Amino acid sequence: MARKAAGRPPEETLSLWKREQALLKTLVVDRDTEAWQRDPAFSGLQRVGGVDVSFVKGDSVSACASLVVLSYPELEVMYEDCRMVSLTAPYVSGFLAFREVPFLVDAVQQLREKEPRLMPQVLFVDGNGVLHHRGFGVACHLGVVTDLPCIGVAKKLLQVDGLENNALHKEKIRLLKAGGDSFPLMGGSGTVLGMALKSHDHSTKPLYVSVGHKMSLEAAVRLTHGCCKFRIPEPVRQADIRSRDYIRRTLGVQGAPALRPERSKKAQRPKACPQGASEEPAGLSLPRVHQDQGVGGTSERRMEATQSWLGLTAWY
DNA sequence: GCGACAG
DNA sequence: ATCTTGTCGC
Repeated sequence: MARKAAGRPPEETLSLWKREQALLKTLVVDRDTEAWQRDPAFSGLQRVGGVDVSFVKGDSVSACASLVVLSYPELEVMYEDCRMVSLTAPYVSGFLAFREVPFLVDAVQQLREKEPRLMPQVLFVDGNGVLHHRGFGVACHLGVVTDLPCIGVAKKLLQVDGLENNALHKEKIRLLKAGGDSFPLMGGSGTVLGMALKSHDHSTKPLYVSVGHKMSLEAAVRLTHGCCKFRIPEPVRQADIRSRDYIRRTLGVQGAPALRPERSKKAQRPKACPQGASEEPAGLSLPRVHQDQGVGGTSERRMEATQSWLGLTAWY
C-alpha cells in the first residue's frame, strides 16, 4: 500500500520529529575531526561524495535517490548509485530529512558493504546543516546517522533565527567580488550559523554553506569552493544530473512516455555547439558504476530504517 | 489576511 | 522539487 507523501502530518508527528531532531542534535560535531580538513591543500582528501533526490513530475511519491563519489581534486565520477524510491513523508520545511534521509542512508550503507574502498571522506548534501529552525538540518541528520563528515549546501537562504533575505543581505551579496568570497550568516543569538559563498567568479546568487557534521565551517566553505566548477558543487551537481537522467531513462520523456521504444539516431548528430554557454566536459566514463533497480518494497524498508534509529520517526 | 516556504 | 531549447552575452 503506497502511502501518499502529501498533505501535512499531524502535529503529533511533528512533535516526534522535533524530539528526534533534538536528540540527534546532541551528537553533532561541528569541528574538524580529520587531518585533511586542516591541511591548506586538503592533501589526504581523495574522495568527495554528493547526494540528491529528484522527483517525478506529476507524482508526489516516486523519486530517484542518488549517491555519487568523485575523485579529489580531479572531480571525476568514480561511483554512481541511482535508485527509484517511494517517498512516504511529505515535504515540510524544517523536516526535509524525514522525507529524504532514509534512502540516502540506505545508499551509503550499501556502498559501505559492497565497495568500502570507495566510501567518500565527506558528503555534500543538498540542503542546510546547522542553519536550520532547530539547528539540525538534513546535512546534520545524514552526518550523524552515517557518521560521515557532511556539508550543507543550500541554494536559497532559509530565513530563520533572524536571518532575512532583505535589502541589507542583498547588498552584502552584491559586494562579494571573486569566487571564494563569503560573509557570515549570524543568527539572533550571535552565533554564526553559516556562510554565504560566491562559489565562482561571475556567479550572482551565492550558496548557503553550513556545517553538517565532523567539519568546521571554515573548512566546509573552503572545500565547497574547491569543488565548484559551476555554481553548484560538483558532487551535488553530478548527483542531481544523474538522478534526473535516471528518471528520464526509466519513466521516459514527459510528452511521449512508454509508447516510443525508439533509440533516436538523429539525436547523435555531432552538431557543433557554442563553446561558451554549455558545460559538460564530455567524455565521461564510469569506471565503477553501481546502479540498482528495485522499485518494490522500498516503503517497508524505509519504515525499518527509520524506526531503527530511535524509533520515533514513524508517522502513521 | 499576510507573509513565509531548505527540497 | 518540477516544466524547458535555443539563445544571448562574456
